Amino acid sequence: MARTTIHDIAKELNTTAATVSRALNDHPSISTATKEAVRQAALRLNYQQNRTASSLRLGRTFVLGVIIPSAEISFFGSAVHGIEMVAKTQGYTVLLFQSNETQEDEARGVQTLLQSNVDGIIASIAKETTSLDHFLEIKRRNVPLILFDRATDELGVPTVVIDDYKGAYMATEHLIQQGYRRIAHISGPQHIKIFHERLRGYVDALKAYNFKIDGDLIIYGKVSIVTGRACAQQLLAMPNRPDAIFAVEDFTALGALQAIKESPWNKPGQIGVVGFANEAFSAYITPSLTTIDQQTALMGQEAANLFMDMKQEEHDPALPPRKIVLDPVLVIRQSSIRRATRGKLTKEENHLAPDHASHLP
Amino acid sequence: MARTTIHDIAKELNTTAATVSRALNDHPSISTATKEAVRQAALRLNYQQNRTASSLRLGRTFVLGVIIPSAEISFFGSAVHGIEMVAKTQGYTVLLFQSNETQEDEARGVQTLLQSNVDGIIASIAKETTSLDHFLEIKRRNVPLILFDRATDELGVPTVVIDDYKGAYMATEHLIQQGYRRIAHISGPQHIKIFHERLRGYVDALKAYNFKIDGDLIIYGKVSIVTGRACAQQLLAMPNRPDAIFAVEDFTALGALQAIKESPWNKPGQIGVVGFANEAFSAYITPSLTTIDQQTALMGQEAANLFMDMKQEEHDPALPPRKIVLDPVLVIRQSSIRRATRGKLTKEENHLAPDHASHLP
DNA sequence: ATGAAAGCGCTAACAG
DNA sequence: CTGTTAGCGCTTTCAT
Repeated sequence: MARTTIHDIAKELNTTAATVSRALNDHPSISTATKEAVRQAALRLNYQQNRTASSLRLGRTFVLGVIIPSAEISFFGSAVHGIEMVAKTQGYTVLLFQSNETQEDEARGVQTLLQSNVDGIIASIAKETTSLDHFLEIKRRNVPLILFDRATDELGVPTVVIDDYKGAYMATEHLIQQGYRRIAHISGPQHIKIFHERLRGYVDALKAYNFKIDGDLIIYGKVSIVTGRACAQQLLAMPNRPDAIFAVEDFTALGALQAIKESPWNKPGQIGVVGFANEAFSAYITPSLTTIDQQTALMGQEAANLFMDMKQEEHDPALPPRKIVLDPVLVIRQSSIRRATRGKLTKEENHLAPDHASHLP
Repeated sequence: MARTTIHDIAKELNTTAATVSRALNDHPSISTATKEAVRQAALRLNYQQNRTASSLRLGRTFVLGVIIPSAEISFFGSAVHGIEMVAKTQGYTVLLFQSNETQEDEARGVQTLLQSNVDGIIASIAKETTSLDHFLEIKRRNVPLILFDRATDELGVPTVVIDDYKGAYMATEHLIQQGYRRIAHISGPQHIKIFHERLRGYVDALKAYNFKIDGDLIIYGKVSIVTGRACAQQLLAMPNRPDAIFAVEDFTALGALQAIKESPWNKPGQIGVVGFANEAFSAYITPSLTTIDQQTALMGQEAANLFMDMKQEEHDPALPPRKIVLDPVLVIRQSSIRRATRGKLTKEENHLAPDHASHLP
C-alpha cells in the first residue's frame, strides 16, 4: 500500500539507503554491478522518486513557475507550450498560474510559486497591474525572474519580447504597398508599452512614405472586439473616411471587420485591415485577417532558455540584464489585399499621395 | 540572504518552532497574544512558508495535477480555468501538463505528477492513447483520478462529460426544424466514444422525425479542418446532395463551411451547418457557426469538485464511481438558419419527408 | 565501493 | 498553553 522508498530497496538488497540513492543518481563511485541490481529492484518494486523529499534536501525543486494573464488567449497557450518544450529537455516541470489580468491574482500567484520553492519564474504582466512590488519580492529572494511579451525594463530582469515597433511598421508599410492611401490606426492605452510602440511604428512607416500624419485617423480603444467595432464605425462615419485600418491587435481588428461588413464599403478590398498577434481565429474568419505573427512558441522557448542560462552563469548584477527581441512576421491574408492594386510604391514615388488621399471613394 | 524559517521567528520571540508553527496554522491551543506576536514577527522577517517541507511532513502537497491534450485548444483552456477556480478556494494549486495528444507524453506526465506527490490528478485522454496502463498506476497508488470530456468507464474512476448523444440529437433536431431534409453527418473515428455517441444522437433524431437513415450521408473523417473540407466536398458532389451537414466538431464544421463557400450552393441558408464544441472562433467566422456548447468551465469546476469530494468521503470502492453528465447547450448562429423556412415540423407531421428529400435543390 | 549519521523545514504526538 | 522530540524521504559529508 505505502509507496516504496529507497529504504525498501536497500532492505531488499541488504544494503543501505545511501547506496541506493547514489546508484539511482548514477554516482561515479558505485560499482556497475550494484547500480544494475538497484535499478532492477527499483523497477520490480515500482519505485518512484519522492521529489518532495529530494527537493527539501537539495533546496531546489526543478519546477518552473509560469504566470500568464489567461490560458484562453491562444497566444499564451502556445507560449507556455514553448516554455514546456525547453523545460522538459532539462528535467523541469512547469507550474502554471493565471492572473486573470488582475494584479491581485498575479501577486497571489507570485506568493504561491515562491512558497512552492520554484526554481524560477517566467511571467507576462497582467493588464491591470500597476505596482510591481510582488515582482520585486521575487528578485529579493534571488529567484530568477524572466518576463515575456508584457514586459518592463523597470525591474531590471531579462526579457523576451517581439519588436512591436517593427511589426507595426511592417503592417502599415504593407497597407501602403497594397495601394491604400488613408490608413487609420486603432490603438490601445498608451501607458502600456507595446501599444505605444505600435503607434510609433505606424507613424514612422507613414512618414517614411511621405504621408502626412492625420491625428483624426488615430483613435484609442480599450482593446476588445466591442471597442474595435465602435472605433471603426467612428472612422467610417468621418467625411474623410480612411480606406484602411491597422488595428492594435486581432480582437480589435475583428471588431473593425464586423463594422466594415455592416457598412456600405463592404466589398472585398475596399477597406483594408491588418491586425496584430496572429490569434488562432484570424485564419478562419471571413475575410481572413492579415496580421503580425509574434512567434509565440519561440518566445516561450527563448524565455525558458534565458532561465536556463541564469542558472548556469552567475550573471554579474552590475551588467544590464539580457534582452531578447524577436522579429515579427507579416502574415498576409485576405483582409488587406486590394483588388485593383495601383502597383508597388516606393518611398520616393509618393510625394503626391497625401493630397490624393482626401478624395478616395 | 537565506530565507527565514520558523526557527528564526522562534529565536526572535524566545519561543520554539513548534509554537510558531501552531500559531501560523491557527491552532486552537495557542493564545491570541502569541499568535499575534508570531504574525507580527513573520511579517517583519518576511517569512514565507516552505511548502516543500510542509508537504514532506504532511504527506500531501495541496497540488492538483491536470493533464490536457493541448492548451492551445480553447476548450481545454477554459476547462483548466474552471478547475483553477475551485482549486483556489480550497487552497490547491494546479500543476499543468500537456500530452500533445500522444500516449508517450501522457504517460510521462502521469509519472512526473506522481513523483511530485500531487494530491490528485484530473485528466482528459489524448487522442492517440490506446493503452490505459499509466492511468491504472495512478489508481494503484491510491491517488484520486478524475477524467473529464475525453473519458472512459474502463478505469472505474469518476468522470464528468457532457451528454454527447443529446447534443448531437439537439443539433440534428435543430436542422430538421429549420426545414432541412437531407442532413448529412461528418463523423470521426468510432473507437472514440464521444464520436460514436454523437453519431447515435444524429441517427436517433432523424428516426424520431421519421427520416430514413441514408448511409451515404454519413461519412467518417479524421476530425480536422482539412478532412472536414474534403468530406463536405465529397458530400456536395453526390447526385443526391445533402442540404445540411452536422459535423462532429467545430474544426470539421469549419472545413465544411469552406467547401460550401467554394461550391455553387453558397448562398446563405442554402446548406445548413452545425458543429460541436463552441470553439472560440465559431462566433467570429462567416457565417458564424451554430454549434453545441460543452460548458467547459463548468466541466472543469465539476471535475475539481469531484476531487474535493473524493478527499472527503472515503468512497466505498465497491460502489460504482460517480459520473456527472452535463447538459449540452445549442448555440444558434447564422450557419444553420434557413432563409425560407418551411415552418416548424413536429415528429408526427413528417411521414412524407423521406420521399421529398430526394429531389431537393 | 559502501555505510553511518546528520539535516533540509516543518508538524504532530506526547508531556508537562 | 507551550516545549521536547521524532521523523517525513532523500542526499551528502565523513568514515571505513
